[in-house]
Amino acid sequence: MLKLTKKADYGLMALKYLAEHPETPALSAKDVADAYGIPAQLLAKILQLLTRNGLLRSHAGMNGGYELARDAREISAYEVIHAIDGPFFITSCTKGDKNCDLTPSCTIKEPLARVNDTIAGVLKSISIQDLTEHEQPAGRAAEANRLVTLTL
Amino acid sequence: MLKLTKKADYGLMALKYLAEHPETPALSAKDVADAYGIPAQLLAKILQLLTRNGLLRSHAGMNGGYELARDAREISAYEVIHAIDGPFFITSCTKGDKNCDLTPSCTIKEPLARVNDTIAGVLKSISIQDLTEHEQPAGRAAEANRLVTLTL
DNA sequence: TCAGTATACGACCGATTCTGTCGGCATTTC
DNA sequence: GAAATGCCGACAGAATCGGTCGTATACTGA
Ligand code: FES
Ligand code: FES
Repeated sequence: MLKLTKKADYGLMALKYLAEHPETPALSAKDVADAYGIPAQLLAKILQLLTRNGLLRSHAGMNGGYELARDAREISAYEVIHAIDGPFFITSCTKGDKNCDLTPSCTIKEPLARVNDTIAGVLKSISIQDLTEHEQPAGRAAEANRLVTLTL
Repeated sequence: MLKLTKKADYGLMALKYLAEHPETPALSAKDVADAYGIPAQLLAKILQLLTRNGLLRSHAGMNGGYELARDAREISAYEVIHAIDGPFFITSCTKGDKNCDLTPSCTIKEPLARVNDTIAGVLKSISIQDLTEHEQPAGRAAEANRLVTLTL
């Protein structure tokens, strides 16, 4: 139900962790997994996915591991989710095409597609960098407000 | 993966259908199910859920059925989803409390909560009425643009 | 060259969630 | 009282997700 998978969650955590350790040449999957108590092998597969999709650079061998392929500012949450979980659709008929058996009768597909785009836009506007700036001791005022246009 | 369940989908379709037939006193679950080719019993349960949550009024007996409890303008997509699928959380740790075993280590929960609120806001700003106004023959200009604030 | 560390990738299975069905009961109309 | 309808819980089949394993491959450094 409109929920991130744990894999995507893990992926975001890992990217954030990498973004917070820019000095280190590379961090292994195990390093990150241990830092958060995530199953190491599972995280490894996730990082591999992110590598395949160009979000990370990998390096095998001793002292190998992963590093961000781009600046943390240039990687959006949307890309991460997309790389891990595949195409982003909130409607249950996942394909933009017409694989849904009730495509002819379903009348909410089109309006919901707009909502889909809006949410995707929100996720696209969030970078890994943004995730690292979540500190907010008390009533701080320096927040970044953005406006997202919802077109119906 | 950030996807509506079919139940929520069906629910939205049904509400839209009801909104489009305001003159009829009440439509039975079967009527709506037949109109869209949805399993009738499943839709019945969904409509019961919506009734329980005050979005619909039901009426048993012959010529009974369901009708909107409020104006279509006053029912948001958020309410529908919430009534059918329960609390809305995009993070995999569903509870706002601390039922997630890795709550102490997870560092993205808080920033993602903001994203969650933003998306909820988008859904709250969409009414059933909006779903019925999806016609847009070509390059029409009379669109409703709304601004949603995303606070990070 | 060889051992050790690390990524890459596919197969697989248990757990969870979702979808849909069934059966029985209550309420209203005719 | 019969028919139509809503109400509700239980359940089974299906799909998805989470996590593990085994093995192959690549790189490093001694
Ligand atoms: S659910 Fe598939 S087209 Fe609407
Ligand atoms: S996944 Fe549960 S706290 Fe982040």
